Amino acid sequence: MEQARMEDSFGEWFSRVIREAEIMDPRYPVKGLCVWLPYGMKLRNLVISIIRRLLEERGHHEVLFPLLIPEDAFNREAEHIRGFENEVYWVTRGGGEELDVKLVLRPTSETSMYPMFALWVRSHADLPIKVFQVVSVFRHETKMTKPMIRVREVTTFKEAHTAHSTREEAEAQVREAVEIYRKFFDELGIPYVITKRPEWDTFAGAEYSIAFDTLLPDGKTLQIGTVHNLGQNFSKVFGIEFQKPDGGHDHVYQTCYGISERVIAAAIVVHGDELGPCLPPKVAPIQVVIVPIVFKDEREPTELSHALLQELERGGIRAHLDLRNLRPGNKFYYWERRGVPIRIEVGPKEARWRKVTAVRRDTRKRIEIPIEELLDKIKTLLVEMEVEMKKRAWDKLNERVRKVGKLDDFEKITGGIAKMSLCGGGCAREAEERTGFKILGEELDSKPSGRCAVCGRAAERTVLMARSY
RNA sequence: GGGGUCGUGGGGUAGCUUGGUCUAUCCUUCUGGCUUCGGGAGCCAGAGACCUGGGUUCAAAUCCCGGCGACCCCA
Repeated sequence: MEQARMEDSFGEWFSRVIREAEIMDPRYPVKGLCVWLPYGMKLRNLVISIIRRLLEERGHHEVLFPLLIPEDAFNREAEHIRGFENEVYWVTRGGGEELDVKLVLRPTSETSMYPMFALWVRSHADLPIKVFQVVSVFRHETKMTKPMIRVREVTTFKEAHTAHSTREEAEAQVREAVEIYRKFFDELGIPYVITKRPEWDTFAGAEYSIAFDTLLPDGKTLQIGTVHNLGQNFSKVFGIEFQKPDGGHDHVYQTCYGISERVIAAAIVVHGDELGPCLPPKVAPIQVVIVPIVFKDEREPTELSHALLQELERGGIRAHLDLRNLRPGNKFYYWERRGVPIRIEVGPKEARWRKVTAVRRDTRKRIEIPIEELLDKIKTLLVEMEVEMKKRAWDKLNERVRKVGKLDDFEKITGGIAKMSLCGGGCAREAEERTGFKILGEELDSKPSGRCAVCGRAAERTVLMARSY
C-alpha cells in the first residue's frame, strides 16, 4: 500500500526525498547540475570509501588525471568519438583568446589517460597497469535530466583503467572487475542483474561491455555499473606498446570499468519507503540518533544520553545526539526522513530502568536494550538490518524478474524484467518491437535452454528485457 | 529525436479564462518571545514571491514572442 505511491510517481518521490533528506539540492540554475549538501556529501564519501577499499585490495592505485583533454587525443579512436561527439562540452577560449588547441571536458577518461599510458609502458615488466580515479565527468545530455540518475555533470564517477600484456589477462581482469562490483553492490544491499550488452549498446570503442542493472519501483531498470573489454582498440591508436620477454612487440590489452553516483540513487531507492530512505548502515552518515525525552526538571535523560553517545562513539558507531528544542515526535520524523537506521529514545523510564528503547528505521520495530549491553546490541542490530534490507531488496527484484516462455504471454507484464530464450537469428528485434521493452543483454554465464520465445526454434541465448532509464 | 503541460515567498498553492482596490490567497517553513516535550503541540509578534528579456496596452502575475528552467507522454 505504501509502495503504491512510490511506484506511481517515482520521479516525484525521488526528488522530494533527496531534498527532504538534505542529500542534494537540485535547484542549481544550470540544467543537469546539482549541489551535494553536507549530509549527502558524507553519504557520498562513505560510498566512495567502500569502492576505494575494494579496488585497492585488488591492486588498483588511485590517480588523478586532468579534466581537459586536447582535441586530437579525443579524436583518435574513431568509434569512441562517434559515441561521444554529440555530448561533449568544448572549451574553446581562454579569456578573450581563441585556443589553438580546443579542449574537451572529459566525458570519460580513456583519451585523457591513454596517451600517458603510452609513455609509461616500455616492457612487459611495466604491466599490468591498474589505476582508478573518482572524478567529475561531463556529458551534455539532451534528454530530461534527473538528479543523480541522468545528469550533465557526473560528480562521482569511479572509473578504473587497466592495461595487460595478453588478451587472457585482460579477460581475467574483466572477471575480477565484475567480482569487485558484485561485492560493492552487495555491501550496499543493492540487487542487480548482470548482462553482456548487445552490440548497439556496447561502450564506444570497446569489444564488449558487461553491465549491472538494478530495478526501480516504477518497473524501469537503472544501469549502475559497466565493465568493458577494450581489446587493443585504444592501445593501437594511442601507441601503447611493450616489449615481450621473447623480444617481440605488442600493443597492450585494456579494460575499463566505472560506476557513477547512480549507485547512491540506487541505495536510496531500493531500501526506501513512503517516508524516505533507509540508508544502508555501512554508509549512513549517522547510524544511530539519540533522542532524549525531557520532562520539566528532569536531567537524567539528557545526562544519560550524553553518556550513551560517548559510549557509542568510542565503539566506532557514527552516532548523533539531538538536543534541539523540539518535541520528540517532530525529531522522530526528521531523522526517519534522513534514513538514519536506528533511533534510541532516552526518557525518564529508560533512566529509571537502566535500559533504552531502540527503533529500527526499516521495520519501525521497538526493541528494549539494557544499557550495559548497548554497544554490542547496536552493533548486532546494524548487521541484522543490513542483512535483512539486502534480502528484502533482492526479493523485490526477483519477484519482478519473470520468465517468458512465449512472446504471446508477454502482455501480462507491465514493468520489471522479462527473461526469455531466443534463437541466434533476428528475433531480438521482433521481441523488442512487440513488447516495447529493450534488450538489456544476454544474462552473464547463462546456459541457453528450451526454445526461442519468438520463433520456437532451439534457443541459443537467454536475454533480459526491460524498460530502462 | 517527436509531442504536450507548466514556471507566484525556502517548499506546496489560490488568482490568469474575461488585463484594472493584487496593498497577491491559504498551508507549510523561517525569526523572536511565552509555554511545552513518550509520534509532526499551542499562543503572540514578525520575515518572505509574480523565472528572465522583449512586445501589446492608459494599465500585465494575467495576453503575445524568445530565452532559461521544471515535469509528462511517445519513439
